[in-house]
This record gives sequence, C-alpha cells and structure tokens, in this order.
Amino acid sequence: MLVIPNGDRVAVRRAATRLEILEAAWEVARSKGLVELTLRDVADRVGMRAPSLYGHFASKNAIYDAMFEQAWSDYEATIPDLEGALPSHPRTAMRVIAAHFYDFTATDLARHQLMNQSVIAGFAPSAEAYAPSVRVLERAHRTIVALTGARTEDVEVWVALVGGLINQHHANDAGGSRHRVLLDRGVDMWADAVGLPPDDQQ
Amino acid sequence: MLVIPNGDRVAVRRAATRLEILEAAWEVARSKGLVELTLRDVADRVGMRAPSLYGHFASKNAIYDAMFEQAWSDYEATIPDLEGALPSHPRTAMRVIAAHFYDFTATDLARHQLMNQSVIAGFAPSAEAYAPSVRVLERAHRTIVALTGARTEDVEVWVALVGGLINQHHANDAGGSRHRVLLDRGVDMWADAVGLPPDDQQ
DNA sequence: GTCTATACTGTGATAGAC
DNA sequence: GTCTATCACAGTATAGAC
Repeated sequence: MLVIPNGDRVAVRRAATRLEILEAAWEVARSKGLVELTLRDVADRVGMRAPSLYGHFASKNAIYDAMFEQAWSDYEATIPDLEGALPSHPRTAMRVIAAHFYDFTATDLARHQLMNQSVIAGFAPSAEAYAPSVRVLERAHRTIVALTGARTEDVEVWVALVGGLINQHHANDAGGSRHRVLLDRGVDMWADAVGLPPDDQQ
Repeated sequence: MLVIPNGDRVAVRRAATRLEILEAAWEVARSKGLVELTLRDVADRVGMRAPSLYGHFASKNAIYDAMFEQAWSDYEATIPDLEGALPSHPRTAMRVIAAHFYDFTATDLARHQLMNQSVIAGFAPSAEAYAPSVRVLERAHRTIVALTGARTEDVEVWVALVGGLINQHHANDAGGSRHRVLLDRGVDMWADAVGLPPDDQQ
C-alpha cells in the first residue's frame, strides 16, 4: 500500500484550494468584469470569507498574477496541436496562426484584458507569471520566420496588427464576426508585403 | 462701455472653474496615473475639498468624460495644420498622418489610455463626449480614401495597425523611439498592399 | 450660489481568537 | 486554516455655513 507523507498530502490539498480559488476568480471576472472583481465575490463562490483568501494568495494582485500566468500557459498548451496541423502553404498557415490566437482571445473579454491590456490599476505581472507569454512570443517568432523568412521587424508589425484588430473587435464589434474578415485581409496585406506567394483559396 | 448681464458673468466664471479642475485632473493623471487619480488629489490642486467638485461635475466619471472629449477635441484641432501641409505623394502622406497621430498619443500615457483604451473601471464616454472622436475617425477615413483610393475595409486595417503599434510602444518601449521605425515599416507594408507607388525617400 | 463638514458604503488589507 | 473585528481610504450624498 502506498504511503503518502503528510507534507505531500497537505501540499496537494493546498494546491487544489488555490486552483479552486482561481477558477472562482475567472467566473467572477467573466460575469461582472475583470476590474470589478472583488475578493468578497471570489470568497463567496468558494464558501469562504474574504480574509481567508490571504491564506492562499498574498494579495488581490497575486490572484491576478496567477490568472495571467494561467491564461498564457493555457494558450501555450494549444500550440502543439496548432503547429501539428499547420497548412504547408505559408500564406494559409499565417492565416491559421492569426485566427487561432484571435479566437482564443476574442471570445473572452476578461482573458483578453488580462493577457493583452493593462486594465488593472496597480498590477504588473511578476517575472515568473510573465515567463509563459515570453515563451509563446519567442516561439511564434521562430515559427513565423521559419515559415515566411520575414525579418524580425516585420514579425513585430504582424504582432501589432493582430493585436490591434483584436482590440478593435472588443471596442466596436464585441460578439460580432466582422473583424474576422478584417483579420484575413490584414494577414493577406502583410503576406503581400513580405512577398509570400498567393494561395489557392481567396 | 460693455454691460455684461449677471447670468453671463456667472456662466463665464463657472466655465473657468471647470477648466481649472480639468487642468488639475490632467496634471494628477500625468503624475500619478490616470487610474490612480483621486478626487481628493484634484481638489487639493485647485484649493478645494473633494465634495466641492460635485458642484462642477456630477461624478468622477463626469470628469473623465470631459477629459475624453477634451483630448479628442485637442487632436481634432491639430488636423487642419496637418492636412494643410500634407505631402502630395500618397505614400509619404500616409506616413505623415500615421506619425502625427502616433506622436500625439505616444508621448502622453494618460492621454493614450483615455483616448484609446478602456482602463477605467466603470467608465464609458457619453455620446456627447464621443462625438469629436467619431468626427476625427470619419474625417481620417475620407482623407485616406481620397488620398489612396483604399477600400473601407483596408482603412480599418490601417487604423488597427497604427493602434496596435502605439499599444506595443507603451507596453514594451515606452519612452523609446524603436516603434517609430516599425510604424514607417507598417505603413509601407499597407501602402504596398493597397498598390501605392513607391516614393523618393526610403 | 459656492464650498465645507460630516457621514455612509464598499474596497483591500491586517491582527488576533479559535 | 478560517473566522471575526477592524482599519484606511475610496467615491459620494446630504445638510448647513457664509
């Protein structure tokens, strides 16, 4: 019979509670807004009082920090599937990559605000929480260069373009699909400028 | 001798006080942050107590509202000079227009956050405050179409691109000039895709 | 008519009892 | 570990001083 040391049992339970709190925080953020989230709301949802959360997180910003890391880690976890099924044609592949990130971030305002904007007053992600987003961007950069031969400068323009279209979506068209059309058009413009050959669809 | 009716005198003084409060609010926003601005800070700077501000603005968000309108009106006021001195070559002109907006908004974080992002919790600009920004965008749209013959869709991509680069500037490079280079590159890409002829510089 | 004093509510955070 | 009690500070409503 397996003997679990007492310390591990405690650690496992603590980690589970942390996850439960984070899940509640996401629900609150999605229902009443990321900025409007309060510790009392989160505590209610896990059946605690607000001060008890401080036994698991050092501050409200520490909760945001963990959510930030979680969001980018979740996205990172989707990349292998994406890259495994990438079309061979570079232009089509760039469309797919853009749409993949767009879909992940345009469907969830709270997640988008946390990942891509600085909407929370005194909050900036810690170095550890920032790490997954850095990995994602570096990996995207390598993939795009390998795929298209674009220069670093042009990859940064591509990132700004995709980000700008997602912002526009949330500002003007939240819920609509109009900006998906603009996204394809924007990627095509970029592909033209970088010199990618046309593909079959269109 | 000019006789000023009493009602006008009062109205003039009230308008002056409003402007004084707004100016103080901008100073606070620039020094300690747009979101971190408090009514007590603003009141201190104009020599009042916080509740007294309610004699001039209905709420804190009403102050943000007036600041929003002011920022876009100020930008609108710079357009005639810009368009009067626009280079005849379409590609160069698009570079100048982009740089003009970029410079206005990239040099002042508080103003950028208020004009282009939704960083304030419960605040959305009123219809009246929104009007100048709508006028600016519509005028830019007409100017760009007249200049380049671009389709509406492509103009929207251009707007998203410029906005995305400004966001990147504030997120990664605040104070630096690296994104000015990317801006020119981005505009060039767009110009290529829209079919503008090359210009002399470059 | 303009500002102040006071107070109410809700927030994040801390201290100490159990 | 979680609770209760409490704090400091925010926006804001109201009543009254001058």
